[in-house]
Amino acid sequence: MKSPNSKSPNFYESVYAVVKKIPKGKVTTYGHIALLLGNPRAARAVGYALNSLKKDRESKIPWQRVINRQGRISFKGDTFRAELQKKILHTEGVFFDLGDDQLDFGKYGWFP
DNA sequence: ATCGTGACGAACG
DNA sequence: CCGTTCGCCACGA
Repeated sequence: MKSPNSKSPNFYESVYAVVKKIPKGKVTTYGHIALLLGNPRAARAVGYALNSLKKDRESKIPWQRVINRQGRISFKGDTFRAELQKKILHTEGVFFDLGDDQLDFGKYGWFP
């Protein structure tokens, strides 16, 4: 066994696992992922985990399906990344057509 | 081990 | 309504 006594799996892996479960055409929020992990307050940590994704990993994990509670992309300064995310979601059939770059959670939201 | 940081969220004025 | 502040959690140096 590699790690017989690893009591808690890396938070990152848990986040990735949940993100992978998000069906195409749907999106969820950082806070909800944290909630699924059992830490509704760990939204920041979730964002931190996705930020730690490497390029190689990005192609395996649908990070673009995770947005903030406001129904929009929340990047701080990486506008380039934000535009990319928006573009990918557009390809998957998700549109920010509520105005002001907001999307309708009632239509695209995935909150199991 | 302590400090600072960050793709958040909710509350406050 | 808007902008701002505080709290939350995990990770790296």
